[in-house]
Amino acid sequence: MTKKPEEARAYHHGDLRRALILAAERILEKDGPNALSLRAVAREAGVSAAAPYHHFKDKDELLAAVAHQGFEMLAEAMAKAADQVEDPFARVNAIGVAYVCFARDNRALYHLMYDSNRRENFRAEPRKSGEGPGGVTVRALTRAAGGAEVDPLQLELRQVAGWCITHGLAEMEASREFADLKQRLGGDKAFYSAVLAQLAPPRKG
Amino acid sequence: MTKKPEEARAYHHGDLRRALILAAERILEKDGPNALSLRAVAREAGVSAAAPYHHFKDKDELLAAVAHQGFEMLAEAMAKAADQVEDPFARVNAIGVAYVCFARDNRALYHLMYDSNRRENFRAEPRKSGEGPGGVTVRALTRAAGGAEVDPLQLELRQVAGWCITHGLAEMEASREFADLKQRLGGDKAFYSAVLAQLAPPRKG
DNA sequence: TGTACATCAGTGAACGCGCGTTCACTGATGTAC
DNA sequence: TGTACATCAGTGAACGCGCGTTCACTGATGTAC
Repeated sequence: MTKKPEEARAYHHGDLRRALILAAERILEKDGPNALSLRAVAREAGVSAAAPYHHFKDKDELLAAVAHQGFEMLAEAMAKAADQVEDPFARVNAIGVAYVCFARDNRALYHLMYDSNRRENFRAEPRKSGEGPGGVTVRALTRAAGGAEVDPLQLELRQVAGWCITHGLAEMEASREFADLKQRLGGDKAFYSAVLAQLAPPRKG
Repeated sequence: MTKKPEEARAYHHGDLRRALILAAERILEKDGPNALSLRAVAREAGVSAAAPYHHFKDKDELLAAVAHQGFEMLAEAMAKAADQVEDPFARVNAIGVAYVCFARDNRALYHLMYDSNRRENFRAEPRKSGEGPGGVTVRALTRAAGGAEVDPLQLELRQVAGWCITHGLAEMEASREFADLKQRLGGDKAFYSAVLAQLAPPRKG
């Protein structure tokens, strides 16, 4: 009698944990981070407000799981972009573009991921290096710098600057101020690529 | 009889509007953005929950005022930093360092400012160019590029990249990954300066 | 193959909370005469 | 200088709301015999 009319739902859901994470992502993109309450997630998944507690200790644990899933998606997108380019320098650039595209296409999720990494209690990004977005980037950067005689300090600064410019672009890419420039360059990706290319390559020591 | 024991408060406050903005900033820095409710601000200012409505239409309007005040502080800090440096290139760098320092010292306020600029309903940053942080930067960049023969498109991209790397660094400066590098470079400011210096100067067309 | 039962993953009602906002009010202030 | 009064900037009680979380419960599932 409590059965939803439109679909015959099983009493046991099957994989509610996953369904809740997906529901959370849907809410994030549809209504933004302020709308992301535990109750809303349960509602979106078509389940009672108490059901999530069988899969997550509390709201924070659910959010951490959502963020973690986001990092997996991001790492995958970056790895895929990297695989499509041979030249080491172009590859680093392509990875950055993929990163910014992910942020553009998953704005609210991206912010949740970023926030969750800043909380002391949990860090959603995969810890082992090589697993997450960091691993993909560091590998590509190392390869790009492989031949040159570069001051290691400069190389490290270059890496940090790379993170900064990419993250900054990801945050600001929707600014109206950039619309004109995007158009002149012939699209979002060309714009991202050109901005990221402004970073100087590592200099000789 | 309703008088607070520790201080004789006048029934009329004097400048409650300003007091509320300052109270909001105190809450932001003390307890973070989640604690920033209208009621909390009123409480912090030592006033009833309804009092703010005599000065702000609603909560959003108060937040916008707080953000606006933040932009004034930021512009002031950047202008001050600019005035202390003669060389045009070093000046651009110094402005960036001041920007990042502001974000470091006013973390939650900085985020509120940034958020409020992304909402469609209001934009807290001063509108007239030259008034806000944007004006300070553009003036310095123009002056730095004054002599060179530069492709205007490259110059524009260089400006965008400058915003991105500065904003990105402002967001990530607290990362634990950077602690070691900061120490080796001899302090926060030296670190910021070195990262920002990774941006290539405008190239000839 | 059929039955008894432990386990699991749901339900739905209820809790206390802090929130934004409204309302009728009241005490202080400034001004006109 | 003194008084009447309009205006202003507060109060405090109340509203309805959605939230996170807890609780006793119940129906479905899988397993042992």
